[in-house]
Amino acid sequence: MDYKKNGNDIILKQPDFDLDQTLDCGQAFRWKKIPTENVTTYEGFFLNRKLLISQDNSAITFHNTSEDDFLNIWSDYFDLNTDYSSLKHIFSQDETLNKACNFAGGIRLLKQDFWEALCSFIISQNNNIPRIKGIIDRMCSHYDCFPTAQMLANETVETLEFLRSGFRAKYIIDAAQKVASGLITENAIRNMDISQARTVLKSIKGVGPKVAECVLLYGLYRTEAFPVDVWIKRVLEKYYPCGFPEFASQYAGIAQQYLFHYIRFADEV
DNA sequence: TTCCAGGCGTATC
DNA sequence: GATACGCATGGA
Repeated sequence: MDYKKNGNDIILKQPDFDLDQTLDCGQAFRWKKIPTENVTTYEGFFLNRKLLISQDNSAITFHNTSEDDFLNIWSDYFDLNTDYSSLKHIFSQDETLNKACNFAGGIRLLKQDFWEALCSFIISQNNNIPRIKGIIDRMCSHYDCFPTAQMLANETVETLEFLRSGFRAKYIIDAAQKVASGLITENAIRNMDISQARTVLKSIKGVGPKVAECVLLYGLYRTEAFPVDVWIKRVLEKYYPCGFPEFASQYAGIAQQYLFHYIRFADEV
Protein backbone atom coordinates (compact mmCIF):
# COMPACT_ATOMS: atom_id res chain seq x y z
CA MET A 1 0.00 0.00 0.00
CA ASP A 2 1.33 3.38 -1.00
CA TYR A 3 0.84 5.62 2.03
CA LYS A 4 2.81 7.95 4.27
CA LYS A 5 2.34 9.76 7.54
CA ASN A 6 1.98 13.50 7.46
CA GLY A 7 1.63 14.93 10.96
CA ASN A 8 -1.59 13.44 12.35
CA ASP A 9 -2.79 12.42 8.91
CA ILE A 10 -2.27 9.46 6.65
CA ILE A 11 -1.85 10.26 2.97
CA LEU A 12 -2.80 7.41 0.66
CA LYS A 13 -2.28 6.99 -3.03
CA GLN A 14 -4.66 4.33 -4.20
CA PRO A 15 -6.03 3.63 -7.65
CA ASP A 16 -9.66 2.62 -8.15
CA PHE A 17 -10.87 4.64 -5.18
CA ASP A 18 -13.27 7.54 -5.51
CA LEU A 19 -14.86 8.88 -2.34
CA ASP A 20 -18.07 10.13 -3.95
CA GLN A 21 -18.61 6.88 -5.79
CA THR A 22 -17.80 4.73 -2.77
CA LEU A 23 -19.44 6.60 0.08
CA ASP A 24 -22.55 7.86 -1.70
CA CYS A 25 -23.63 4.84 -3.72
CA GLY A 26 -26.22 3.33 -1.41
CA GLN A 27 -24.09 0.72 0.32
CA ALA A 28 -23.56 2.73 3.54
CA PHE A 29 -25.81 5.40 4.99
CA ARG A 30 -23.78 7.22 7.63
CA TRP A 31 -21.32 9.17 5.49
CA LYS A 32 -21.94 12.88 5.15
CA LYS A 33 -20.37 15.06 2.52
CA ILE A 34 -18.72 18.13 4.05
CA PRO A 35 -18.66 21.19 1.79
CA THR A 36 -15.00 22.06 1.14
CA GLU A 37 -13.13 23.89 -1.58
CA ASN A 38 -11.11 21.97 -4.17
CA VAL A 39 -11.33 18.66 -2.31
CA THR A 40 -14.02 16.10 -1.66
CA THR A 41 -14.55 15.53 2.05
CA TYR A 42 -16.70 13.08 4.00
CA GLU A 43 -17.29 12.48 7.65
CA GLY A 44 -18.52 9.13 8.88
CA PHE A 45 -18.22 6.27 11.32
CA PHE A 46 -17.15 2.67 11.55
CA LEU A 47 -17.26 0.77 14.84
CA ASN A 48 -18.06 4.08 16.53
CA ARG A 49 -14.81 5.54 15.29
CA LYS A 50 -15.23 8.84 13.54
CA LEU A 51 -13.27 9.53 10.38
CA LEU A 52 -12.77 12.67 8.35
CA ILE A 53 -11.53 11.67 4.93
CA SER A 54 -10.84 13.79 1.88
CA GLN A 55 -9.67 13.38 -1.67
CA ASP A 56 -8.08 15.67 -4.20
CA ASN A 57 -6.77 14.66 -7.60
CA SER A 58 -3.54 13.26 -6.22
CA ALA A 59 -4.34 11.46 -2.97
CA ILE A 60 -6.71 10.52 -0.19
CA THR A 61 -6.19 11.94 3.29
CA PHE A 62 -7.27 10.17 6.47
CA HIS A 63 -7.39 13.06 8.92
CA ASN A 64 -6.31 12.63 12.54
CA THR A 65 -5.68 8.96 12.00
CA SER A 66 -2.92 6.94 13.60
CA GLU A 67 -0.95 4.49 11.53
CA ASP A 68 -2.34 1.71 13.74
CA ASP A 69 -5.94 2.67 13.07
CA PHE A 70 -5.25 3.10 9.40
CA LEU A 71 -3.65 -0.32 9.04
CA ASN A 72 -5.91 -2.23 11.44
CA ILE A 73 -9.26 -0.60 10.83
CA TRP A 74 -9.60 1.67 7.83
CA SER A 75 -7.57 -0.27 5.29
CA ASP A 76 -9.81 -3.23 5.96
CA TYR A 77 -13.03 -1.19 5.95
CA PHE A 78 -12.16 0.35 2.58
CA ASP A 79 -10.99 -3.03 1.26
CA LEU A 80 -7.60 -1.57 0.34
CA ASN A 81 -5.91 -4.96 0.00
CA THR A 82 -8.16 -6.06 -2.83
CA ASP A 83 -6.96 -5.38 -6.36
CA TYR A 84 -9.94 -3.73 -8.02
CA SER A 85 -8.04 -3.26 -11.28
CA SER A 86 -7.85 -6.98 -11.83
CA LEU A 87 -11.48 -7.41 -10.81
CA LYS A 88 -12.50 -4.78 -13.36
CA HIS A 89 -10.32 -6.49 -15.92
CA ILE A 90 -12.29 -9.68 -15.36
CA PHE A 91 -15.59 -7.79 -15.54
CA SER A 92 -14.57 -6.06 -18.78
CA GLN A 93 -15.23 -9.27 -20.71
CA ASP A 94 -18.88 -8.29 -20.50
CA GLU A 95 -19.97 -5.23 -22.48
CA THR A 96 -22.44 -3.82 -19.96
CA LEU A 97 -20.16 -4.43 -16.99
CA ASN A 98 -17.31 -2.85 -18.89
CA LYS A 99 -19.40 0.29 -19.44
CA ALA A 100 -20.46 0.33 -15.79
CA CYS A 101 -16.84 0.05 -14.62
CA ASN A 102 -15.79 2.81 -16.96
CA PHE A 103 -18.64 5.00 -15.76
CA ALA A 104 -17.70 4.78 -12.08
CA GLY A 105 -14.53 2.77 -11.65
CA GLY A 106 -13.76 4.18 -8.22
CA ILE A 107 -16.38 2.25 -6.32
CA ARG A 108 -15.07 -0.06 -3.61
CA LEU A 109 -16.99 -2.49 -1.44
CA LEU A 110 -17.06 -1.30 2.16
CA LYS A 111 -16.55 -4.05 4.73
CA GLN A 112 -19.15 -2.90 7.19
CA ASP A 113 -20.23 -4.01 10.62
CA PHE A 114 -22.58 -7.00 10.58
CA TRP A 115 -25.21 -5.64 12.96
CA GLU A 116 -25.22 -2.19 11.42
CA ALA A 117 -25.63 -3.66 7.95
CA LEU A 118 -28.45 -5.92 9.12
CA CYS A 119 -30.29 -3.09 10.81
CA SER A 120 -29.66 -0.62 7.98
CA PHE A 121 -30.85 -2.87 5.20
CA ILE A 122 -33.98 -3.84 7.14
CA ILE A 123 -34.69 -0.11 7.16
CA SER A 124 -33.91 0.11 3.44
CA GLN A 125 -36.79 -2.06 2.30
CA ASN A 126 -39.35 -0.35 0.07
CA ASN A 127 -37.64 2.91 0.91
CA ASN A 128 -35.48 5.51 -0.81
CA ILE A 129 -31.91 6.37 0.06
CA PRO A 130 -32.46 9.90 1.45
CA ARG A 131 -35.15 8.61 3.78
CA ILE A 132 -33.06 5.61 4.84
CA LYS A 133 -30.32 8.05 5.80
CA GLY A 134 -32.82 10.17 7.69
CA ILE A 135 -34.07 7.25 9.77
CA ILE A 136 -30.52 6.07 10.57
CA ASP A 137 -29.56 9.65 11.39
CA ARG A 138 -32.38 9.94 13.91
CA MET A 139 -31.42 6.56 15.32
CA CYS A 140 -27.77 7.48 15.83
CA SER A 141 -28.44 10.88 17.32
CA HIS A 142 -31.04 9.42 19.71
CA TYR A 143 -28.59 6.83 21.09
CA ASP A 144 -25.51 8.98 20.49
CA CYS A 145 -24.03 6.13 18.39
CA PHE A 146 -25.30 3.39 16.15
CA PRO A 147 -27.36 1.48 18.72
CA THR A 148 -26.34 -2.06 19.59
CA ALA A 149 -28.79 -4.92 19.32
CA GLN A 150 -28.96 -4.89 23.13
CA MET A 151 -30.02 -1.25 23.14
CA LEU A 152 -32.80 -1.87 20.64
CA ALA A 153 -34.00 -5.20 22.01
CA ASN A 154 -35.98 -3.54 24.80
CA GLU A 155 -37.67 -0.96 22.59
CA THR A 156 -41.24 -1.24 21.37
CA VAL A 157 -42.95 -0.03 18.24
CA GLU A 158 -44.27 2.86 20.35
CA THR A 159 -40.90 3.90 21.80
CA LEU A 160 -39.39 3.80 18.31
CA GLU A 161 -41.98 6.17 16.87
CA PHE A 162 -39.42 8.98 16.83
CA LEU A 163 -37.62 7.12 14.03
CA ARG A 164 -40.62 7.48 11.70
CA SER A 165 -39.52 4.19 10.17
CA GLY A 166 -43.08 3.07 9.50
CA PHE A 167 -43.83 -0.65 9.35
CA ARG A 168 -40.11 -1.44 9.67
CA ALA A 169 -39.94 -0.72 13.42
CA LYS A 170 -41.26 -4.15 14.37
CA TYR A 171 -38.64 -5.75 12.11
CA ILE A 172 -35.81 -3.78 13.72
CA ILE A 173 -36.97 -4.99 17.13
CA ASP A 174 -37.19 -8.61 16.02
CA ALA A 175 -33.67 -8.48 14.60
CA ALA A 176 -32.37 -6.81 17.76
CA GLN A 177 -33.95 -9.43 20.00
CA LYS A 178 -32.63 -12.34 17.98
CA VAL A 179 -29.10 -10.92 17.95
CA ALA A 180 -29.12 -9.66 21.55
CA SER A 181 -30.32 -13.01 22.88
CA GLY A 182 -27.57 -14.83 21.01
CA LEU A 183 -30.10 -16.80 18.96
CA ILE A 184 -28.37 -15.38 15.90
CA THR A 185 -24.67 -14.59 16.05
CA GLU A 186 -22.35 -13.04 13.53
CA ASN A 187 -19.74 -15.70 14.20
CA ALA A 188 -22.06 -18.60 13.55
CA ILE A 189 -23.23 -17.08 10.26
CA ARG A 190 -19.66 -16.39 9.18
CA ASN A 191 -18.89 -20.08 9.52
CA MET A 192 -21.86 -21.23 7.45
CA ASP A 193 -22.02 -21.89 3.77
CA ILE A 194 -23.93 -19.17 1.99
CA SER A 195 -27.25 -20.93 1.55
CA GLN A 196 -27.36 -21.85 5.23
CA ALA A 197 -26.48 -18.27 6.10
CA ARG A 198 -29.33 -17.02 3.90
CA THR A 199 -31.80 -19.28 5.68
CA VAL A 200 -30.73 -18.09 9.13
CA LEU A 201 -30.86 -14.42 8.15
CA LYS A 202 -34.30 -14.86 6.64
CA SER A 203 -35.59 -16.22 9.93
CA ILE A 204 -35.55 -12.60 11.09
CA LYS A 205 -38.84 -10.80 10.43
CA GLY A 206 -38.41 -8.24 7.69
CA VAL A 207 -35.43 -10.04 6.19
CA GLY A 208 -36.21 -11.56 2.82
CA PRO A 209 -33.99 -12.48 -0.11
CA LYS A 210 -32.84 -8.94 -0.89
CA VAL A 211 -31.99 -7.83 2.66
CA ALA A 212 -30.29 -11.15 3.41
CA GLU A 213 -28.14 -10.71 0.33
CA CYS A 214 -27.18 -7.16 1.37
CA VAL A 215 -26.19 -8.33 4.85
CA LEU A 216 -24.07 -11.08 3.33
CA LEU A 217 -22.36 -8.69 0.95
CA TYR A 218 -21.96 -5.53 3.01
CA GLY A 219 -21.89 -6.93 6.53
CA LEU A 220 -20.04 -10.22 5.98
CA TYR A 221 -18.02 -9.60 2.81
CA ARG A 222 -19.50 -12.50 0.90
CA THR A 223 -18.60 -11.14 -2.51
CA GLU A 224 -20.65 -13.78 -4.27
CA ALA A 225 -23.85 -12.41 -2.71
CA PHE A 226 -25.92 -10.59 -5.31
CA PRO A 227 -28.66 -8.28 -4.02
CA VAL A 228 -31.45 -7.72 -6.54
CA ASP A 229 -33.50 -4.59 -5.92
CA VAL A 230 -35.79 -2.76 -8.33
CA TRP A 231 -32.81 -1.16 -10.09
CA ILE A 232 -30.80 -4.34 -10.55
CA LYS A 233 -33.98 -6.07 -11.68
CA ARG A 234 -34.12 -3.56 -14.54
CA VAL A 235 -30.47 -4.24 -15.41
CA LEU A 236 -31.09 -8.00 -15.46
CA GLU A 237 -34.18 -7.69 -17.63
CA LYS A 238 -32.54 -5.32 -20.08
CA TYR A 239 -28.98 -6.67 -20.37
CA TYR A 240 -28.97 -10.19 -18.93
CA PRO A 241 -32.14 -11.94 -20.06
CA CYS A 242 -30.16 -15.22 -20.20
CA GLY A 243 -28.65 -14.79 -16.75
CA PHE A 244 -25.69 -13.07 -15.15
CA PRO A 245 -22.29 -14.14 -16.55
CA GLU A 246 -20.78 -17.09 -14.73
CA PHE A 247 -17.22 -15.78 -14.88
CA ALA A 248 -18.21 -12.96 -12.51
CA SER A 249 -20.06 -15.11 -10.01
CA GLN A 250 -17.36 -15.19 -7.35
CA TYR A 251 -17.43 -11.37 -7.26
CA ALA A 252 -21.00 -10.86 -8.42
CA GLY A 253 -21.72 -8.56 -5.49
CA ILE A 254 -18.96 -6.18 -6.48
CA ALA A 255 -20.11 -6.26 -10.09
CA GLN A 256 -23.58 -5.49 -8.82
CA GLN A 257 -22.25 -2.30 -7.20
CA TYR A 258 -20.98 -0.96 -10.49
CA LEU A 259 -24.23 -1.89 -12.23
CA PHE A 260 -26.40 -0.32 -9.53
CA HIS A 261 -24.58 2.98 -9.83
CA TYR A 262 -24.58 2.80 -13.62
CA ILE A 263 -28.30 2.17 -14.07
CA ARG A 264 -29.19 4.92 -11.63
CA PHE A 265 -26.96 7.69 -12.89
CA ALA A 266 -25.62 7.09 -16.40
CA ASP A 267 -27.60 9.10 -18.95
CA GLU A 268 -27.40 6.66 -21.82
CA VAL A 269 -28.77 3.67 -19.93
C1' DT B 1 -53.20 13.66 -6.48
C1' DT B 2 -50.72 9.77 -7.56
C1' DC B 3 -46.50 7.31 -7.92
C1' DC B 4 -42.34 5.46 -6.17
C1' DA B 5 -38.46 3.93 -3.17
C1' DG B 6 -31.67 -0.94 -2.34
C1' DG B 7 -39.05 -5.61 -0.13
C1' DC B 8 -41.43 -8.45 2.76
C1' DG B 9 -45.43 -10.86 5.30
C1' DT B 10 -49.63 -12.86 4.50
C1' DA B 11 -53.49 -14.84 2.12
C1' DT B 12 -54.99 -17.55 -1.58
C1' DC B 13 -54.78 -20.68 -5.21
C1' DG C 1 -44.44 -22.29 -6.03
C1' DA C 2 -46.53 -18.43 -7.88
C1' DT C 3 -49.11 -14.32 -7.69
C1' DA C 4 -51.74 -10.27 -5.46
C1' DC C 5 -52.03 -6.99 -2.06
C1' DG C 6 -51.13 -4.00 1.97
C1' DC C 7 -47.78 -1.57 4.35
C1' DA C 8 -45.56 3.89 6.78
C1' DT C 9 -43.38 7.71 5.19
C1' DG C 10 -42.01 11.57 2.43
C1' DG C 11 -40.21 13.49 -1.93
C1' DA C 12 -41.14 14.13 -6.83
